[in-house]
Order: sequence, then structure tokens, then C-alpha cells
Amino acid sequence: MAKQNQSSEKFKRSSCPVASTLDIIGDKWTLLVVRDLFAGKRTYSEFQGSPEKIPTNILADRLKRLAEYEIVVKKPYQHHPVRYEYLLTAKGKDLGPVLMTMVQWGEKHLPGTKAQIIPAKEAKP
Amino acid sequence: MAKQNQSSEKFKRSSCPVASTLDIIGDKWTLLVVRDLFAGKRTYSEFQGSPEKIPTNILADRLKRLAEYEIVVKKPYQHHPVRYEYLLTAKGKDLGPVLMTMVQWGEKHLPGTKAQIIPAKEAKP
DNA sequence: CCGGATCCGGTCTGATACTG
DNA sequence: CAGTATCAGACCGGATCCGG
Repeated sequence: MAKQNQSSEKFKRSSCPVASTLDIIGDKWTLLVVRDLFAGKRTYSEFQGSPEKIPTNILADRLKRLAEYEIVVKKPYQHHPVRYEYLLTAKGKDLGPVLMTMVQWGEKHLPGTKAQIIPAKEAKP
Repeated sequence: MAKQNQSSEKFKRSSCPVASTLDIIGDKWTLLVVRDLFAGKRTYSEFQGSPEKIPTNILADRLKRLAEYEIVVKKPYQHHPVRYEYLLTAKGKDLGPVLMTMVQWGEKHLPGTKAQIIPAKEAKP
């Protein structure tokens, strides 16, 4: 039975929107996956390829939860060896501003960080 | 020596601003404390009084970390029985937009949540 | 009393190995 | 490639204890 160890069932339903939102994205990895989705990554191995090196079991769990919360949809895009891709839903895309403000805060206050998720329009010096 | 159990030393220094920011605020409790600060709470017991019931050791640890990151400052405001208050720094106040976007996302996508930290200007439908 | 520190059981993380 | 299984150790969370 294995008491669903890292499974996905974490409903707390606080009345505060901040607390409720944090119940969903309040951990180190979830938003990193969302960031990768915004960056155009779509497959499991692309997520694994990110420099933060998310553990494979954590990645699987987060993707499952993101799908349950309808922040992403998982769909097969090839059948022979079955391949899946994960895409942001409208709800997931609405997390953009959250990511954005975090990027701005990080760039302003944390030295040595530079955004790469927003290509920007070639502001070449 | 007690190998600093829940102590504060969690530097990962990723180059991505999202990852770096998440190393600081990427957990369930930290932003909740920041939310309380924005809501005007300043003392240890006021934080403990929040409906989410943060455990005392977690609260102490988060406040210590927030102070180390210079997101808050801790200062005594009374001496007889010494009492402390925690105040947001400019860096901490800059987290406002992050909180804001999370509130907006939560209110839009999570039913049954209602903000209480931002009075809002009566944008009645 | 208030602001924390300590203890301890249970949960989750994270590295690696393994499977379809 | 896309995960699942396993397992030690880190971390959380509740309760309790302590210093001023």
C-alpha cells in the first residue's frame, strides 16, 4: 500500500489567498518547473536538463500535482515510443506575473542572477 | 554541537533569479510571515496568532533567516521585559508585488479565498 | 507572561537504481 | 525516454521546557 509517500494530495484550503496559493506553489521546485514551461520546455527530460537538477521523483510528483491543479495538461504527442508533453493551461499562464515579480525582485536584490526565461527583444548594448 | 538542525544557512546561489529567490522565499511559511508584516503585524505573538498556526520553532527560524537576508530587522522596543518587533526593510517591502500577484492569482483561481491584507479601493462589479 | 530553544515522531526530500 | 522503487537523512510540526 505504501502510504502514498510523495503523492499528491495536499489540500489545506486556507481562506487567505496567499496561504492557499502557497499550498500549491509554495516549495522550491514547483515554480521552477513552471518557469521551464514558460521558457518553452515541454518534456520530462527537458525539465531534468535544467541546471538546478531536480530529482526525478520530485519532478514526477510536481508534474502530477500541477496536472491535478490544472496548471498544466499532460498529453501524448507521439505513439510509437509513447512521448508526453506538458503544456501550461490558462490558469498556469496566469502564474506568469508571479514569476515576473520574483525575477524582478531577484535581479534587484540578489547579486549575480540574470534572467533567461524572458528572451526580451534584443536590447543589445 | 547539534549540527544546526533547523538553522539558517541555505545558500544555493543559482544563476537564475527565480531559483535564487525561491531559495529564500520558496517555502510555505516565509511568505506568510511577510504577508503578516504587510498586514501590520510586528511581534512574535502576533505572527503566532495568525490562522495558519505556524509552529513556534519554524517561526523563530524564519524570522532569523529573514533577518539574515535583510528582509526584516529585529529591534527591541521595550526593555523591562524585553520585547522585540520585526519590521520590513526596503528589500522586504519590495516583496509586496510578489505577494500581490499571488493574491491576484489565488483570488482568480482558488475558490473561497479572500484577501485581507490589501483593503483595495472598492472595485465593486 | 513573552520570545524562543530543545526534543522527538513522522513526513518529505534527494540520490541512485531499476523498469517499461 | 519517462517515469517508479527504495532508503537514509533532512526537515517539519507539535509539545514542552527555559531564561528574563
